[in-house]
Amino acid sequence: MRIPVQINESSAEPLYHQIETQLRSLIVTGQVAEGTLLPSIREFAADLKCSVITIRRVYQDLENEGLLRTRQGTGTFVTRVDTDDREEYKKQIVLEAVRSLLDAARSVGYSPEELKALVDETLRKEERK
Amino acid sequence: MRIPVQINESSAEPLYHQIETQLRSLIVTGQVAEGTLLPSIREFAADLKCSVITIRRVYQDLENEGLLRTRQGTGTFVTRVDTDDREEYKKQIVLEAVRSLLDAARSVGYSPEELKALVDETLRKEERK
Amino acid sequence: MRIPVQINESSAEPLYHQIETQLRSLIVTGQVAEGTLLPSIREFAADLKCSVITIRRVYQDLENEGLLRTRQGTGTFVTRVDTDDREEYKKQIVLEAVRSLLDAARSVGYSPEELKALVDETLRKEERK
Amino acid sequence: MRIPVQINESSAEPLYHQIETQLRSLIVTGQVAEGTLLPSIREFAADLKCSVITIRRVYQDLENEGLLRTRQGTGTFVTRVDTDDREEYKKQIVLEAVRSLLDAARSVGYSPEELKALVDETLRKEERK
DNA sequence: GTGGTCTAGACCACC
DNA sequence: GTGGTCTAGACCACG
Repeated sequence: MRIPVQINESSAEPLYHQIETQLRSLIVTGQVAEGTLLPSIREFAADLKCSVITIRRVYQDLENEGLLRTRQGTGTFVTRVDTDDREEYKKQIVLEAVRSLLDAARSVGYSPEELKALVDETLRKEERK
Repeated sequence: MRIPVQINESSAEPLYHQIETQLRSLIVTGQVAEGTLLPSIREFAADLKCSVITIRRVYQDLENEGLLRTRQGTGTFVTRVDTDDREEYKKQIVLEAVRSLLDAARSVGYSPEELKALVDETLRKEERK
Repeated sequence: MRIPVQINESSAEPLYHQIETQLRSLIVTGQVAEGTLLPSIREFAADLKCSVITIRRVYQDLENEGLLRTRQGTGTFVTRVDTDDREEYKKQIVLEAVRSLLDAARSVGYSPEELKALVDETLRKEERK
Repeated sequence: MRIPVQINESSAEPLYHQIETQLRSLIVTGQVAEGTLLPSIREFAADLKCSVITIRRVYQDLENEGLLRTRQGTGTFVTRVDTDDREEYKKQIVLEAVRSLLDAARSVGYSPEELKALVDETLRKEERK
């Protein structure tokens, strides 16, 4: 199975982190179903033109998070997680970003109203794209 | 003058970045007035118990952004900026956080409605504190 | 004959090792009698839904230990061992676990008394189950 | 500071795991005090004649466990943990070994009495060494 | 075939 | 100086 991950060469974000973020979101949104056998580290590395070590790190980190399960000699699978856990997982990811937004807003003295207006404005602009 | 900057040792955020963010917000919100002579690099470093190299970098970065101005033999001052520029500056800081929030929301498949609900919920929780 | 072996998918322990340990203990406790003809490699593999290579390795390892004996064209049998040898065998298995427990205890600085207390406590908890 | 870690070249146990186990026990027993600045990964690697990557992995794993704290550009420190947490930590390490001992004993049909006798016997032998 | 460990060596970010 | 990321390539263990 081909996993749709895009690498941004020019970004300062570490490779492994870009891949992790995208793979994580593919999993929690169900675009890569539970039980799926992921490509082998060698295959995926060749596909993304990066080192096997980088992919190994991605798989290992996501395994530590409980999203993947690896068995030597067999391969790496997407873990089965119940739906509530998955929703909770998604919420945590967004909540972290919300909190850091509120921090930023507070640091420059934005009121909740100004903040909401700015969020709405940005959302409208995104829609038109 | 004592600059109220708090360092969070246990954060993964680099030291120089923590200090920059806080000093920047003190300046654009006017809590540190334009024209203010900031502490010397050594003094500030001693105050925050960090390396002079770190403070040097902070001053340099903010000077590159146009918020500070260093005069040989005199010290580092807060630049005069007109009010519109300052407002624009504040907006940019928040906008960046908004964008990264939208990225996070998109990556887990949150709709704009779900996202706004989560922001509102978090704002209400913050108010009650 | 059906050999009662349970595979734990979620364990980090290699498949072949899980099977070996269980089969070994079935033999030394006499639950699988001496002289018994074990299932063929293919049959056992199908039964456990694992690879024939894995079962091959299990039979080979236990044959090297002297517990099994393979005859070309006939199959794999449980070897006859005299009672003393069997008792010695069981003791060795437990002794190995005892030693690794003592290693663990020593590594964190547990005294023999603390260790025995912890063993007793765990045994009592097990009994109540 | 010189950290007393012994590597067993001929063991099948992975290098990184040997080092981890020993460093962990040095920390939880207080032989390496909290707050200690550990050797840099390069220094430690040279000392143990292994790759910096191996040491990096050790430090990272123990950081994930919460025993170490790493700051880029500064070094790696032993985290401050309260005494109760540390005792709990030690207990968990030993408990795991106790459980695997009980598993082994049960698998060969040892009674609790036989097991305790064997543990006592082994402890006495160890003492005489 | 798969993943797991380890190497030597490079370049970058941080203090 | 420190740690953080990434590379290419090797060898071993598992299925």
